[in-house]
Amino acid sequence: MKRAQEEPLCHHCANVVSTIFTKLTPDEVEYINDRKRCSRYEKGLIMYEEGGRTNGFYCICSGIVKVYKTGVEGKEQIIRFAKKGDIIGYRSIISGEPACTSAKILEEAVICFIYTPDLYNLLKKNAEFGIELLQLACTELGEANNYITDIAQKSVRERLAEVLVSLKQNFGLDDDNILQIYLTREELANLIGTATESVIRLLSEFKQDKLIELQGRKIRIVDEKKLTRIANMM
Amino acid sequence: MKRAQEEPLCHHCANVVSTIFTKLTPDEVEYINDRKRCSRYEKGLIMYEEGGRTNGFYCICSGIVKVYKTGVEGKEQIIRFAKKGDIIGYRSIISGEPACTSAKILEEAVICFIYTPDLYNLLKKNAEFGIELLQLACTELGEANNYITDIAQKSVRERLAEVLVSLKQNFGLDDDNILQIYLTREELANLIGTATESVIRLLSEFKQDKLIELQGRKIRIVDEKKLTRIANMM
DNA sequence: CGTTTTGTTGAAACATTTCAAAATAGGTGG
DNA sequence: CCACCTATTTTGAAATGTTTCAACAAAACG
Repeated sequence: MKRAQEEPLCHHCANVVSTIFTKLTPDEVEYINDRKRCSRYEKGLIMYEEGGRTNGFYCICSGIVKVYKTGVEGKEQIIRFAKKGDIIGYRSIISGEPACTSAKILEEAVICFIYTPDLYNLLKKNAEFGIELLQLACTELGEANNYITDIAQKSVRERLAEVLVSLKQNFGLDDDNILQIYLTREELANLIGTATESVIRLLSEFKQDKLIELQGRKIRIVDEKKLTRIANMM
Repeated sequence: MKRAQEEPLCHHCANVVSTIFTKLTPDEVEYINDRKRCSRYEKGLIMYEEGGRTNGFYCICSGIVKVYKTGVEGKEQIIRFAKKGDIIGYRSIISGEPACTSAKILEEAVICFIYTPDLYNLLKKNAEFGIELLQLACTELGEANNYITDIAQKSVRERLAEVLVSLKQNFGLDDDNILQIYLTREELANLIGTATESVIRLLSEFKQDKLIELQGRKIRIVDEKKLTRIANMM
């Protein structure tokens, strides 16, 4: 069957044992497996846009997705980068509001789509599953509160150092200590809420101070400890 | 009985029909009613502190609570002001993390406390209730994302105008158009993430421009339309 | 190979913060 | 209820971090 190739089985998916889906019964996994749609998304594709409505949410099997808002005068504010195992787009279908963010593929991705009615069926049937999703939302809420405090109180320099450290924690380094996510200077700027030029200047300061090395968009983390200290991370 | 005076009945509580508790059955309302603890809290009292653990969450019957984080060098970042009908402190008991905020009484309050095990019992028994709480968390998450974008992209002037408008929306005006929440200049500053002096200067600019009038901590909203325009609120 | 996007640099402009000093308001104990 | 003490508010001036603008270099792309 063609479908079997396009649609990986949920039973074999690593996400099912490590994410909100852990509390599903085998039957429920089967249910999701039958109803989800899995697709490959090319770099640059926009999955959904702020202000719009979706009729489901996404579970990322591989790749990287940029989740962002468009602020005053069209300036992009990046909320997060989602990767393997992350769930996105659930917020708006739960709260019943239009999407408060847009999502764009940063690295070619394989992503499953689960329809709102199917999600609600599971939520109604399996309270434990609901609690899992609630936990996820609460964790994200805590992260958002931290982020608010950081942006409000820290300098651009501190925030850049912090972002480098937290990107390292989320996306890791390769054998050469190179950050496994490649962002433009502008994206870095839109993540920490500053001007592109400021990011460029501060990155080359960090380079001079031997905290990082730069090769185009590749960033080698040389001295994470000092970066952490600069970031004022507790 | 003394208790009857201290402990208002949940069945008569306006919060039970307007908040996450709407989906509870009469029996479950009874359950909560028997197990909650309701107390009066004096101005200035700290309900819980960032980094600590609580064994339950709070439902506000009256009064105002300041929810805030302590950032670098002890600077307070106000996350929100909670009032009648709001639920606070649920995030950490759900996510299983220590509290990410502190909560302090701003205006004398009557607040009910519900124990974690009782919450979990309801969540497990009544999936609809869980969905309500999930919706609340998702709505707050959307608000947090908006706030991040605002702080990152708007000027202090814009943010101050925005905060005045949104405080009006949340706490209302009296017959004299005076904002029904009284904050120090420092608290306003800690809400929008700026220096106290900046708030003072901008408030008196707004006053000169006939957008507001000031009498100590009382702020009269004179021209909400213009404030909204300055705030770049869409 | 030309065209567009991204990255870099310098200099000037700007918003905001910081520091200091004084005025005012608020609260408490005598 | 006054007097005192503390916290808050206000103002000015200087310092600072960051942005903006402009021009150019380099890389990516079709």
